[in-house]
Amino acid sequence: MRYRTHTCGELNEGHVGKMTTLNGWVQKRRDLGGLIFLDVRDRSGIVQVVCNPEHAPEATKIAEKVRSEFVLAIQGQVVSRSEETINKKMKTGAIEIVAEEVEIVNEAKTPPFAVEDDVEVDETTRLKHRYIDLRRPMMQNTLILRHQVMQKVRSFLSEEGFIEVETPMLTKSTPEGARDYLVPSRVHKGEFYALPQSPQIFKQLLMVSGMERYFQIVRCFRDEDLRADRQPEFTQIDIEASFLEPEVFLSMMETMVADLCEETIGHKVSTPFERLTYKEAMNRFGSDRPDLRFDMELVDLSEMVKESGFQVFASTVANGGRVRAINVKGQAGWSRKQVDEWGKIAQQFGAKGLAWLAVKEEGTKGPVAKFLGETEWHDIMKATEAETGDLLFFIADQPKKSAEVLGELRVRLAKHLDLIPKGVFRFAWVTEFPLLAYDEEADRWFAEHHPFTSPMDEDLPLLETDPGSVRAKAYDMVLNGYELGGGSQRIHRREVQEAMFRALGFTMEEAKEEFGFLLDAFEYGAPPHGGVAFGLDRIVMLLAGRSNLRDTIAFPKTASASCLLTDAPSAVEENQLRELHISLRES
RNA sequence: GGAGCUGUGGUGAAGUUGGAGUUCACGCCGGCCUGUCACGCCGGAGGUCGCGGGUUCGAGCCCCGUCAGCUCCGCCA
Repeated sequence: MRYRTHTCGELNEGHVGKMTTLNGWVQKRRDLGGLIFLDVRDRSGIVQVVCNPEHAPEATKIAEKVRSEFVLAIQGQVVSRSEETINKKMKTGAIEIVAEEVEIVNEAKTPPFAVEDDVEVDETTRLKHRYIDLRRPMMQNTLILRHQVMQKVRSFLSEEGFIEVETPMLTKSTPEGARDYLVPSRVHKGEFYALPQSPQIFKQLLMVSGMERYFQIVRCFRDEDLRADRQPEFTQIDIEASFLEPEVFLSMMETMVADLCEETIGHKVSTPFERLTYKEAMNRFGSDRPDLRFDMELVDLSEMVKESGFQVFASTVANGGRVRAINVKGQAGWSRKQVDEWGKIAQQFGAKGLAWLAVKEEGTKGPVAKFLGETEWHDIMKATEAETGDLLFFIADQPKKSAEVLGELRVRLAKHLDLIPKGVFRFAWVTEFPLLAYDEEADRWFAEHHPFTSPMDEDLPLLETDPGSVRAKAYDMVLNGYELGGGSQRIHRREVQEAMFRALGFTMEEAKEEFGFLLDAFEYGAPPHGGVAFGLDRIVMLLAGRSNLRDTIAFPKTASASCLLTDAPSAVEENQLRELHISLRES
């Protein structure tokens, strides 16, 4: 066969008169009886080839046998089309290739679905035949975008003096965090490696090693249940730096991400990014990854309703809870059934109930209405900026719960009511995360991020007295309601680390047992350092305007973590198990 | 672990009150067709209605179970 001199998509009027050889797949054959048109596709695009029985009888004869997705080699001349046959919908529509020779390089079975962007096919079929699915231009473009993002990140970070260092895939299982994927050791009977959830400890070790600036585009694994934006194996852009002012570091990361947006999808992003403290994000949006593309902010009514005749409100506030509301503009006309639907959704998120008020011309409707006094009602109207025609939703619960439930409702309502503007990218940093979270079940404090995250200096004394209120030098980059990445400044001073472990209920000796080698390493001169990890898949998903992580990954897993293409996971031979000293249990 | 939705020729759908595997579009196969690009026209083939059980004289349709996919809760940072 002949190999290409040009790609299909690059051809234009500038090539008219030239001989060309193309390789590609048959997108479509149109046989007019005499003339045969072939749309030939490669990664770059589609071009029309015309086979004329008078001009090239041999080639036309072969073209008759051609079917969709056959692989062809075509030799011919680029000619401009006559005015009336120009196809303005095609990038290459002003020209066509007059075939001299057509070679069927490989035949193809009829594909299970058409290789076109807008075909609706069940995802099972797409995943089973992923190699065909990936022929679709949209899928190819997403993978190309992904490649570009990786390229830009690599060049940006290299430019800033970061070194890409690989860290082990076979590593040690750690008790904290997500469930590990385990790999049995053949050599060490009864022992297991874990696949990394992230290279966290290694990148800090590299700081102790004096690498100063490290990054890695690295696969990470977490054996937890999947979501549309969560895969069991995913890719992180992992970054860590020593001797770098946190502010300088954050600004560097902003620039990287803003440049990415502009250089890949041409979307200009202004820096510096908006900043919100965790507290502000929770109070205003009920989320630590707020979607800032629309309003409908949460309003705290606790003070106004603490003496309310509506017992649920009054007693919630009396017990340290909060009463919050959102104003669903212009939806007072909803039926009881519609409102109840949202009550069910609120309950799904753990709310005890959803109180509501519809502000109508004839008066206020809703189960809460009759309990509210005149002043109370006036205050609420003012605080929520409610007008006639608005619908108010209330959640009364513990402070965090009431915010989170309403935050979820806020996002879902906005989607439902189509309030989210398209093509908008609202980046922000969320800062001052809580350092610790209390686990009721275990009856102890856990590190919210990880145990090496530095507390804020001014909160250090609180570590002994009020651990729950200690803020961390931790930050998340958020975009449109998604967490793009998160990081922190790490503890590098021994006395702070000891205070941290005391708060977690460990002695230094116990901590060493748990986190051994990192703490050992820290005793040999750890520099001040901090870093961040971005979710590459999510970045690509958002840049590509997709709502599903699978579309950004060449060979993704289904919701039950299996691969429909390879049929993984699967049973293995008994002798494989024997070598690994494994016997399967009944339950 | 739980909830919801979906499952019908290769693909996407429709399928009435439970009455013959019925229908539509695309695709596929054959024939005709020299300017199509959603080519057109004529003809044809193609089915374990996801799977198993039950109710019934009779099930794509009703009931129970189960599997798979998707979305969500729990889980996960």
